[in-house]
Amino acid sequence: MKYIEKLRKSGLRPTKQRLQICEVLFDTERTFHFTINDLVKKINEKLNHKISLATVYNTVHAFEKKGYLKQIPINSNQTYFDTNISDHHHFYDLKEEKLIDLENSDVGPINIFKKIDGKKIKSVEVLVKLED
Amino acid sequence: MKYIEKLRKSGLRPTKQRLQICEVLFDTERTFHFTINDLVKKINEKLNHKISLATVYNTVHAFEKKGYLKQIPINSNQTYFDTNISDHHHFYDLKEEKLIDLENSDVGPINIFKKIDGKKIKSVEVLVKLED
DNA sequence: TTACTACTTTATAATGATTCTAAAAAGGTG
DNA sequence: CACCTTTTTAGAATCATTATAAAGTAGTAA
Repeated sequence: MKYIEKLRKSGLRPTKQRLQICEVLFDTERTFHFTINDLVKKINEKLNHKISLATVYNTVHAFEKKGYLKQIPINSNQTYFDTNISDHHHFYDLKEEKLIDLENSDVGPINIFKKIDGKKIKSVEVLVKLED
Repeated sequence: MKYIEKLRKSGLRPTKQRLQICEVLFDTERTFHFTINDLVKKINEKLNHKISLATVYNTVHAFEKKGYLKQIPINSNQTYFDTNISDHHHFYDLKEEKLIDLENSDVGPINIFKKIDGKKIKSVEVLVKLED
């Protein structure tokens, strides 16, 4: 399994559940956005048994902390995650309530002129809301 | 009262509760960020009686819909609102869990090159995460 | 003023995502 | 295998937010 090493390197034990979740998240052509609820559905479709909801939460948070997933800052009752961890931004279609990737080349360079003493910029995220 | 007209113009009846919430939100030198919980505390400090939690939620949502408040897109268990409705962005200090305004002049122009058929850009919001 | 209607407030219950708990299971190492 | 630590798990708990439905209030027109 290609994910065993990846997990070990991060200090995460490659358990059955984590490996299966890796397959659902990362064995795809395209990256995608998901909520925990979406992910549980995907897992149930792919596997013939369930992974405990608590484990899904634990795993997603562990993966996020290790940088394998990104949270998307958006106001919603559910938290959205992204398997695309490259530096990029999002459209949010307000009507369809759907996120669309904005590749880095779709957005001009962003310059932040203000500085806060003792703080470093960790990330810059742009959310472009769309209406009809 | 200066808010009576404002509310009437928006099609919102100027009720006692709405006017009092207006005073807490808009009778200030500076704009500020808040959660519903923060707002309830401010109301309780300023007034000697309480406004029902449901009313605070209703009012904040009504004001947001009318454009007197903006939601700040950020991942948090609580929803953050901003009394600064001008076009501007935010720093988010991850350690302190605090939002800091980025005035428009603090951020260079943002160019979005991608277009989605039939959709218009409603807003462009930048969240700059800070770490130590 | 009064009567009427629509809108608003309110306490409380319901919802639903997320987190917590603590016991059972599994991974890693000697 | 034996041991210890990490992980999984079901279920309970938490907590922000929304829904409900009854009582109150604003606006209006006679």
